[in-house]
Amino acid sequence: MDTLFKALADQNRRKILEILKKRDMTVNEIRKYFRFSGATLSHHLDILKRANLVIAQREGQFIHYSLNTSVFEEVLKTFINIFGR
Amino acid sequence: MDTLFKALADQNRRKILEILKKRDMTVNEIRKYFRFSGATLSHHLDILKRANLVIAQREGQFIHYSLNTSVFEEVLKTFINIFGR
DNA sequence: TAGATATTTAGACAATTATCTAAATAATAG
DNA sequence: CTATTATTTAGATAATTGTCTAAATATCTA
Repeated sequence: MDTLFKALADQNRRKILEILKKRDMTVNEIRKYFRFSGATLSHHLDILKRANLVIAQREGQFIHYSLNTSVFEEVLKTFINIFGR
Repeated sequence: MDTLFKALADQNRRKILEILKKRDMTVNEIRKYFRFSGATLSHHLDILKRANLVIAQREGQFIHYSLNTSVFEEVLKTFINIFGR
């Protein structure tokens, strides 16, 4: 749970998620939306991966990142469960 | 948005929210659930206040903290809007 | 195999954060 | 008015985090 909320607590990481909502992308594609280095992006992606928010799949030279939508359902439930309603 | 997610990104603060879900409490009542100092608790409460997640109301000597439930609805919508579905 | 492209890992650094103790402020009770 | 209780503020410190550059690893192509 901590891993999850900490992953969401960074604006750049939330932006990555929004970007991936449109379509799967490689690291370099994602990178065009940001100013920081590839290493930094890699670090953010790692945090999102650990939080189970994205999935990485290598295809040859490239690694495709996608939203782990199944987890979003769970996240949503957890969220409602903790706080709500 | 950042203020909100950062507020939620700490386990102790989420615990505070869960505690307040049961009923409103004063700082010292909340404090019994934790090991850290009153100053630290005050700091966490401040962060939750800034994130609009709790409301503080002084009654004489005491300050009563309560969940700002109206905001939870908004938070939930925002959450669904960003990530979901 | 060598060179190019894609991505991650390692190590460093500055900014932020969670915590503490001590002191300050607010309100009540004697 | 003074002492007591409730809470916050100030200032310090250690841990965590976001970022960087440089180097390492993985894959493809010539």
